[in-house]
Formats: sequence, structure tokens, C-alpha cells
Amino acid sequence: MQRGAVAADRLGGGRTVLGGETQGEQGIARLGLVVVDGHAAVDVAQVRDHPAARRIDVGEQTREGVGTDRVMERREVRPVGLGDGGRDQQQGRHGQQASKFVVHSPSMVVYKGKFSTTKSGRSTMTIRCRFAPSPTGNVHIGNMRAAIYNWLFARHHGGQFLLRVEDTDRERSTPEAVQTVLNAMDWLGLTVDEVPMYQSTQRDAHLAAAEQLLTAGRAYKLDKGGTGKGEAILFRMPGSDMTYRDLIKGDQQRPASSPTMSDFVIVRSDGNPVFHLANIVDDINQGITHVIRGDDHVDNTFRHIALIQALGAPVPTYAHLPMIVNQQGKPYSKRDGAAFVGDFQDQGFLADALFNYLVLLGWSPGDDREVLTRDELVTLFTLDRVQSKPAQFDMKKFQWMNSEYIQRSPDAEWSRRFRDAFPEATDDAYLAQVITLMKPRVKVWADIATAAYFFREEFPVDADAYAKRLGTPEARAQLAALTAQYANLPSFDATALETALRTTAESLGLKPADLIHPVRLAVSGQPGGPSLFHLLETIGRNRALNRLNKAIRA
RNA sequence: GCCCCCAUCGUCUAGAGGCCUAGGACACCAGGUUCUCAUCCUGGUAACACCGGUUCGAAUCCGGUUGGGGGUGCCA
Repeated sequence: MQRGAVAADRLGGGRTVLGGETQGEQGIARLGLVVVDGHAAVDVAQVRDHPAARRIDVGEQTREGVGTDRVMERREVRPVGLGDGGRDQQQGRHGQQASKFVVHSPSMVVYKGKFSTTKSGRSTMTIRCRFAPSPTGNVHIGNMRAAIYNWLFARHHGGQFLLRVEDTDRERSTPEAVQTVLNAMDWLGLTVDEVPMYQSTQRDAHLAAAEQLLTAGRAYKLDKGGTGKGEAILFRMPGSDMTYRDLIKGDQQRPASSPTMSDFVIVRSDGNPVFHLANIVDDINQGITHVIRGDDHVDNTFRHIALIQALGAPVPTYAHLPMIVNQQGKPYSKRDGAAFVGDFQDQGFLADALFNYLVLLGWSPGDDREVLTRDELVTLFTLDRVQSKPAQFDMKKFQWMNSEYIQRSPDAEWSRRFRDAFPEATDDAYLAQVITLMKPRVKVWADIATAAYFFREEFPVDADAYAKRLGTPEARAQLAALTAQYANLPSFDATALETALRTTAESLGLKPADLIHPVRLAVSGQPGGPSLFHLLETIGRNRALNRLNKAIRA
């Protein structure tokens, strides 16, 4: 038995990942297994993405020991392609040494597995992901979710997250449109690890790749469709069946006869490179190891892999995300509501809330947690838990998520928001009291505006409610009786205010509520709001009496 | 048309053959707390698309049906 570093991570649901590097004569191997409630079970899906043991593939597998109370699984596991993206690491190429591991979990369950080792000691592959938006002036939430998943994946694995601006459409790719992308990423805290690449600067590289393919006989010139526009350059597909493993959608395959496997244009007759060519050349040059993008690219992936192979470059790993849809199951668009990152920003939603919600739209940590910090998301995020079906954007749930983040905002943020809304708020102690009263009533920051009566004599008045509670001479007379009591209170505090109101109500033959509502309207103009007596105490005797007297005279 | 993918409460999801009488969250409904609104607490309605097969046992595996979605450009 060999020894090596072992890391344990709790996955939730009673599962723990044990993973680690194991050093043997042949080099370093990685393994991983999952212990469920003390029972060992190799869990390829969970382990594949685990930093301690990625890219593990299943060989033969057996299941045994289905007992009445215990389930034990034993599978043979073969790590594939450690350190090189998996492309050129074929079994048998490096020394493969079968070894056995015996792991003693608390209940003495034994796992035995075979694994091969890589020859090189340099077995850590640095993961490099990218977000490659085409700047159109808006950033759709579906695209942003893809960016978020890329970012999380990179951060989870300690890799790099890059930005590539696919700005070859000169019409739409204005500086402003590019800035919109940058702003959206900045707002959401999607930090990048290298200076952004602008695709328009890579034209020479794209065309050079086309030349290389032409020279190698993998591309040819043709006036496709006999348009008379001249000759375009077409890529010659391999003519054999293709398969690839998608980290989200699983194994994908196309027979050579499939329509997606036919030759396609890579350079237009006007000399401009087509998306497919530009995209993969840039991916190669940026050293992208993992491509995480929308699932409208699944079919393109076969073309991209063929192109990359024809250029002799390593093929990245792919993961395709389903799209975000509306209530009709159609792609979520502007007409379905806020669809662009800027919309959410403009409407005062919190970036962290949108980030959290978007992550949860099609992914879950596997347990019941939903409100998660950035750090927790980085730790928990794995692609194998990403749903492979479209998800509907639920504004109600997002609003709930946003309110959760508002309630958790630090005191300083609350103060800042109030000061922005009310420059009159200069007294820190007073502001703190107001915030205490208003906090549970703020669902979106804009709700702060309803607290105007704490700071100004000019505040919105609900005319209907006012007329209902203070529209009659009797009501104003009753209010006057109470006001007289309030004017003489030794201490203008909540307890005294409440006692005085209740005794006054009793002496007038009224229920407390019959006085409470008119007072509230008189001092705040609103039918609802914080505890009335605390509200009165906070605004103080002078302001309270002034407003009450004004209401009485009206 | 052809190629491909998907299918659990209204919505987001948990679920990897027995822990499922299917769990959580949002939404909704009903109670409670309360001076109103909000918060908060308690409870409730609500789903394995359908039909077959495999198995002692299926939400889970297989096949088919239906339904949805994506792709099918000298767009990206």
C-alpha cells in the first residue's frame, strides 16, 4: 500500500469525499472515493470534479453486498489524463501499476480499486476557463450565469478565469457595448486573472490557422452554393464517428453521417473568419482547458473538436449549460421582465443576490442550503450537480433572495442607503433608531423612501386612508383629546404614549385602534408602518404634536 | 423534415433500486403573535408525464409513447 496526502471534504447528505494524491515509484496518482454514512462507495460523478481527484473515469464496475441494512459498492476506478487534459493520456502509455487501497472508515468498510499512474510528477493541471461574450450592448442573465459558472469552476479548482471579448461584429461591438460587459462583470464581482483578449486583434492568427488547415489538406476552397461571391474556405470534417464527454450532459456522439458532421465554412469568401474558427483558435491561444457555455453549442462542439484536433492542439473539456426560460418554456427574453444584468442593477437589486440566485437556477449544493456566501459557493460548486434541463426564472423567488441579502446587509450599508435617500439624516443615534424600526419592512432598497416622515415634514400621504380615519369632525375631536394628553406627558416614551392612548380611548368609549389609526395617519400619512408608539417616541414630542395639531385643524 | 437533448409539487430543486407515506425553498392558503403594515411562529394544499419491461422491490435501470427544448447559415 502506498501513502499520500488525503483530503476529506464533507459533501452533505452524510457523504464525505476522500481524495488525494498518492505517490508511488511510477509517479503520482489520484484517487477519490465517497464514504456514505461510513460506507465506502466510489462516486465517480462527485469525485470527478473534486480538486483532490479530478478526471476519474470508471472502468469495470461491480456491485455487491446488497444486504438488508447495508449497501456496499465496489468499483474499479481509473484516473485518466491527469495533468494534460486527458487527450494524449491513453491507458498503457505511461506505467500503469495496479495498486490496492484499503481505507478504513469508521465502520471498517473496505474499498479496493485499481488506478494507473502518470509518469510525470507534474500532475497538476491548471484549469483555465473563459467567458467569451459578444458585446451587443446588453448582458443577458443566461450569459451571465454561464460567466458565473465559469468563474466558480475556476475558483473552485484554483484555476484561472479569463475574459475574451468576441468583438468581430464591428457594427454592434461599440466601446459602450464592451463597457457594458465589463460593468456587469465588475458589478457581480467576476474577477479575471489576465487582461481581456479582444478577438478583433486575433484576425491574423485565425487566418494563419486556416492556411495551416489548407496546407494540411484539412480545408479546401469552394464557391459554396455557386453564389458567385467567390471562394470560401471550408473545413473538411474527419468522416468518422465522433464522441465527447460533456461534464453536464454526459457522453455525446454523432455518426459521420450526421448533418452536423458535414464540412463547413471557416473563412468567408470576403476573407473574414467565421465564429467557429475564431473561437477555437482563441481558445487554443488562451490555453483554455474547460469550455463552459450555453447548450446551443452542443452540435458546434463536434466541429470545434474536429478543428482543434486538425490543428494538433489539445482538446479542452466541455460543459454545456441549459438555458434560462420563461413561463412558456421559451428562452427568457426582455419581454419576460428584467433580462439583462443592467436591468437588475438599475432596479436596485443586490449583485450578491443575483449571483446567488443565478447559481441556484440549475444547480444546488445537494442539501437544503440556498442562501450561500461567495466563499461557500466556491467551495461547493461542481459541474456534475448542474441540471441538464432548462430552468425558469422565478422573479418571486429572486425577490425573496434579494430581501434575504438586504436583511443581512451590514449596518454601515443600511446607514449609507438611508443617508443617500435622506441627506437630512445627520444624527447617527436617530438614524439607528429609524433603521431598527424600518428594517423588517424593507424588501428592496427603494422601500426606504417610505420612511420620509422620519426626516421631513413633507412626506407622501395616503389620501384614501387619511379620509377614512380623519375625514370626520368626530375623528378630529377625538384626536384633539389625545393630543391634549400627549402635550402634557412627563416623558414622551413609547410606554407612556401607549398608556395615555389606551386610557384616553377608554374615556372616550373607543377601542385603542380607533385612535391608533388616526394618529398614525396624522404623523406618517401611511396606513401601515412601524409600531406607532415607537414611531412617536422616535420622531419626538415637537414633531408629533405639530403634525397632530395640523391634522386636527384640517 | 432531419439530428440531438430533456422530463419530480405552480416554480427552483433533493433523490444515484429498498432510507420515499417522495424532503427542502419560493409562491399560495389557513391559523397564531400584534396598534397597522411587515417580520416572526405553526399548520396545510401541491409532483415522480404515460405505457410496458427488468427486479422480491423502480421516482431511480431498459424500451416505447407523449410533451417540451436546442440545433439544422459564407450568424454568433
